[in-house]
Amino acid sequence: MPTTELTATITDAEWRVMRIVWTLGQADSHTIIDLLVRQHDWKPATIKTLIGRLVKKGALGTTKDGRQYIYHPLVAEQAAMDTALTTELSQMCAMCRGKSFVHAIDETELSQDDIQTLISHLQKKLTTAPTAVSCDCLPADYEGSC
Amino acid sequence: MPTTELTATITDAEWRVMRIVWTLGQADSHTIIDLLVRQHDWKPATIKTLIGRLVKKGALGTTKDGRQYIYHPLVAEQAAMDTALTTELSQMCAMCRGKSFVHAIDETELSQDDIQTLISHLQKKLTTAPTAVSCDCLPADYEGSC
DNA sequence: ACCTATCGTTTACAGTTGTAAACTCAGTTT
DNA sequence: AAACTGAGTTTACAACTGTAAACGATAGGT
Repeated sequence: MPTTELTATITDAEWRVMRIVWTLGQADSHTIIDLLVRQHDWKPATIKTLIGRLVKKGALGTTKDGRQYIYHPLVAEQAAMDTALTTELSQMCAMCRGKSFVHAIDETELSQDDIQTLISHLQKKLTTAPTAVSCDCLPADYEGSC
Repeated sequence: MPTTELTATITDAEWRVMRIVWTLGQADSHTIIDLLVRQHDWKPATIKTLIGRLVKKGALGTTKDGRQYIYHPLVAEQAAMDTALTTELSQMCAMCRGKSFVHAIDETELSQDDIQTLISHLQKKLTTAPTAVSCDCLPADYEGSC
């Protein structure tokens, strides 16, 4: 059960590797390489490098299995996704985040259950929501701060 | 009115510069540097570099004003945010995106208006939503594909 | 007309990322 | 036992990023 808190970030290319291992639960390098060679134009050597980096940064753990390793995630997928998304959002203007959510939700396929969960969370949130969220792009004390 | 479609991406550090210019509408380098030196521990030279890179990659435009330049955005803030967010999402497992939205929305301060817009978009979306969204982390033809 | 304060440009440099070949070592095959 | 094969490790290398100093030109003051 992966729950480690990661210091280093998982890069875009590494993310592809993690998705394989997350989905399979665990996998040997042959499996990972085989699947990724089919999805991308990557050479096996490239994937080996990515696996190595993920092990080094603590995102993947290993178990010896005879001559080779079985890799398994040391971070939970949902947690990694949540962190990535909120990190991305945190660097954007607070005032504009709502509109970006609208755009993202319009563009994303969501299940009925997810939509219902979102609606109920939003309805609850509405009861304590501010009338407006102000822009936080300038220092608080700036004269014309939005 | 900025509407250019950007090929290059805006990096994290550059994003800070853009937010200043987006918010002010336009600004000379003195203003940008002044504000960012206060927000971060950056040296003026660092900010000059970032401005230069943003101009080169077409995110900022310039107008000569005597000896100096006035910088203005060539890309719209909301569009840049929307792109950044959907790009981030597109690299994550389709099945898990809904849960990440829930988490992100829980963590983000939203205005009443934004929440209401989100709810109404979601309600509309619900009418055509699938029962479930399946994992897209493995090649479609993979034996145990989720 | 000369000096100086700027503003923008050039150069710098280490760390990260994408991409991949080369190498090493331990089992497996003949 | 010698050769081979495949897994993991090392090395490579260019582009991109974060961070910043140095430099060159030019508008303004004296």
